[in-house]
Amino acid sequence: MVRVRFAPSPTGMLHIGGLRTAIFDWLFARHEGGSFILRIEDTDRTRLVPGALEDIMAGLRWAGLQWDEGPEVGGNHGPYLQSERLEFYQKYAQQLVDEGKAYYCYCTPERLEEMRSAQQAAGKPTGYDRRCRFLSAEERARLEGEGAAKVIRFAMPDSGTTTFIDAVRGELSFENALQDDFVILKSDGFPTYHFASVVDDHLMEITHVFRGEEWISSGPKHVQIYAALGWEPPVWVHLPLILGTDRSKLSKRHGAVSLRTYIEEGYLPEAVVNYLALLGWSAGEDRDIYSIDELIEKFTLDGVIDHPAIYDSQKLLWMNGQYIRMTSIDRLAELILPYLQKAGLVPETLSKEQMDYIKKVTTLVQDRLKVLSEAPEMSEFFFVEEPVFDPKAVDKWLKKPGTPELLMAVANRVDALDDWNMEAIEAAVREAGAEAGAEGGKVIHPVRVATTGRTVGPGLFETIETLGKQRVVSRLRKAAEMYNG
RNA sequence: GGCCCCGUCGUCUAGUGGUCAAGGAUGCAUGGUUCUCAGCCAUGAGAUCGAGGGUUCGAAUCCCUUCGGGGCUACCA
Repeated sequence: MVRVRFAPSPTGMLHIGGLRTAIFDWLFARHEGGSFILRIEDTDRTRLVPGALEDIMAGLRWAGLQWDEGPEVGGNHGPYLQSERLEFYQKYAQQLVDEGKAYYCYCTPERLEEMRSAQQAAGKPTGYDRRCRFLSAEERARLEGEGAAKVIRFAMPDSGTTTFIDAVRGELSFENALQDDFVILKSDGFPTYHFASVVDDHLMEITHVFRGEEWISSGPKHVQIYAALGWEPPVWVHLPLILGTDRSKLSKRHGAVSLRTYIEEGYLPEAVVNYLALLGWSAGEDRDIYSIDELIEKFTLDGVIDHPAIYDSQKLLWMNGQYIRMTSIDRLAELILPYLQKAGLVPETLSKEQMDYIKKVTTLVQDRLKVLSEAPEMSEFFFVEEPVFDPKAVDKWLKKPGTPELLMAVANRVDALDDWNMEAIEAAVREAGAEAGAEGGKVIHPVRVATTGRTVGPGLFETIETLGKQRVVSRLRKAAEMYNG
């Protein structure tokens, strides 16, 4: 039974990199018919960010990555917040101390800092000098008597090599002599990441650990903890890093990396999941668009890429446009609605007629949208009493001699229409134009500016049809009067 | 500095000794459709497969060296 976990630290909002890891976790679990577990690694009390946990859970749910075990849903391997699991870490840390595989360290932060500076100054590798590993019983008793703050350090073997298998890169091996006696339990009684994640992955029966490539170098630490505790290690799957355009690890300074931003801008969850699934994984095919079900079906470990990928928001934008075009009008209208409401273009509560109108507008903007948040700007003239005129459009198309007469002619022709449909409207506009000596674009462009205030937008005749006779005729006449002389 | 990972079009990638004078996508350019924009369609530019040596009849694919990029090097994850 495959069991995977996504183990974010609530030290910030859910970001692109974290989501990508969660997607791989989830896809693999679903592909294998296993379980997807959410575990919160809140062991650094100093870096906790209020609201981060909620943001992470909301983001995962938005993306459709529902967890089978974890906060708010429970499970048989809880608790799922590490801050509520201290007894486990303390118990196993104590066991290691008792067995001589770990030891108390009383070194002060100041001493550690001095030691590091000296090592750096001497051009030597930095690392703990293991002073407390060989403390005499008397020294230890003295320090205890003084009530000195202490941590527990893991006693790494000082010779030999530690080897483990990474599912993506194969066998990786490291010299033990170069490893540090790292801290497993901090002086505040909380575990460090290295210890907590190993203990929990074991206790939660995790079979595959997906994590960023930045963890490869701490692999030996984890392997040695498993060995010291006599536990079977999981399969490690180190995911290639996601890089910014400067080729360094993607982070806040690269701009928009929090999922929140993308949700607010109006990206669709399936587009984000699809794009991120392809950042570091490939099905080996000549295609880019995959439904969630297809991703689940095709997701296997051998498709995981072993080199970093630069995050390309332009391709995500393209993909989002693709998904917007694939979305049904009903759903797209629902998705756009909040944006229109926020812009004050439509009321909070809507009649059936108003909703139908929004759907008609939706059909006209669907091909033009790349993100949902563009909808208000793009469709504003459909919802306001008077369009906002673009001065350049006015200068170009309305301030010409004869234009007022042309617009009046079109208004009259359209006003006289009995059947309100695109074909009839097109015929009316073109005929009115032809009679005034304005063929094709010569009539279409001024009419578009008069009715929408701008030069670009959906097809004129469908726009007029959607706008409705009354509004169109009124706008045409007003424009004609405004620029008459 | 030390240790480790990685290196195919700007970007994401396909490619596992011959069908690769390297395919797809994105982005870019041009053309077509059309009332504009977008979309859609077509075409094009764009990678001597980081470089140099080998092995082989034959290498992007195997070996060596080298250069480059990145990660880690905390009582952070």
